[in-house]
Amino acid sequence: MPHSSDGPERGRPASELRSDSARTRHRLLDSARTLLDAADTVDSVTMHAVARAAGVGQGTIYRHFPSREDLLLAIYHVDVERLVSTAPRLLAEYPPREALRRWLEQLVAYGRVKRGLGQIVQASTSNAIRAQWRPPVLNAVAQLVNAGQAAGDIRSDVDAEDVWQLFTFLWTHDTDQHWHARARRRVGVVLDGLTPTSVR
Amino acid sequence: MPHSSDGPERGRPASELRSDSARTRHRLLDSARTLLDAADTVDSVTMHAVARAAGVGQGTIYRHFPSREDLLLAIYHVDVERLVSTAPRLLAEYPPREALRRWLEQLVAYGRVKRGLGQIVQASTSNAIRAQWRPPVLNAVAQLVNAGQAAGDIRSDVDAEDVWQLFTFLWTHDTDQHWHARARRRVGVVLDGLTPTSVR
DNA sequence: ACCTGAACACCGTTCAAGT
DNA sequence: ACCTGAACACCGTTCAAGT
Repeated sequence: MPHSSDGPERGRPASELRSDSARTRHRLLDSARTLLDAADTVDSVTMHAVARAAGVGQGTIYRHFPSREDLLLAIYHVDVERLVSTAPRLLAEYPPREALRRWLEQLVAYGRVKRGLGQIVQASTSNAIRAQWRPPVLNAVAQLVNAGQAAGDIRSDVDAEDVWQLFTFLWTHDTDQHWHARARRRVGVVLDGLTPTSVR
Repeated sequence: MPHSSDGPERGRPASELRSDSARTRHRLLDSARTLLDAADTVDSVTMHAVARAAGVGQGTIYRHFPSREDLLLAIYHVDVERLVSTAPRLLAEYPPREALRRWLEQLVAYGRVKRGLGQIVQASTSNAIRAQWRPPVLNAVAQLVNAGQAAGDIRSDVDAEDVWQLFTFLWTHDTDQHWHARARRRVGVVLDGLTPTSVR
């Protein structure tokens, strides 16, 4: 039955092969990612479905990921990392305000495409999960905000958490045709609000 | 068992009494409201729990409310109405910008206390449910926005949907101690962003 | 060690049977 | 007509049994 052959065993020394367990883990992540990309709703991708798609038993998933949220975070971990690592790069290339704008532009794209990422960001129930992505992300935001404030580009009475919260709307499901233009405009409005009244 | 007596039958003509069904409906709404006020999470208030608290069978709930979301909306309908009806009143008393600020101040309070309302606003899956609260609410926002734009108080390149979306963050769960001060500050930031650059 | 899959707990919803 | 409560479908998670 659902025990698809994994292809030839390859004629390599055993030492070179990662354990079977690692392969299973990859299979799970791949299957889940594929399902998520195709799914309308994040919720529609069930653990049972992931197990089936990966060709493993239900229990196996939990050997690799303690909970559903852990699986989701594992999938989007790379996206979070990319997002976080972009902040300093942008700051090196652009003035703080423009760096922030470009960083947010990425969020717009991510929020649209990677619906699951939004789900984690918005609704991660477990504190353990929040603790994994929030600090690095808020740290990235803080870098952008601090640089902007040092440059007099961003009002001084807000902090990273304020800024992060203000862009919550980027994670909401938008069925609008012109979502991208609208999102840009909305980002612009909030950015204007973040500008010190002295400037402009 | 759970068949609490409803008190004396009152010596009134039968014509004056609403049908038993109406009483059941009220009991359901009351029980659900009470449970929701006490609950940490909206999800923790299950249909089974509501039925139990109201002293009725599970099926009875669905005779009165076709789905869980319908029940929730029925509960918060009065809040939505109040919110909506406040907009014109505020506009009659205050300049548009101040009216909007005060209207949002109400949202801050509601978003905090009535967690269920936020759940509906943010995550109403069914389009039928969205269709019930969105038009009136967006209409109220439109009144405020239009008045503000007419007065030159609000930038002209945004519409009611933009404004509504920008304040999405008001519905997020905030465990912060100083949430109210923070929410006010954040509202202020967005309001500043909504101000035309010509003014201020 | 790692995996399987039946089973559990739980929740929204339905429906045959009662009054 | 309206209500009851067992039952269904479904999903996250567990665990005894297999290799």
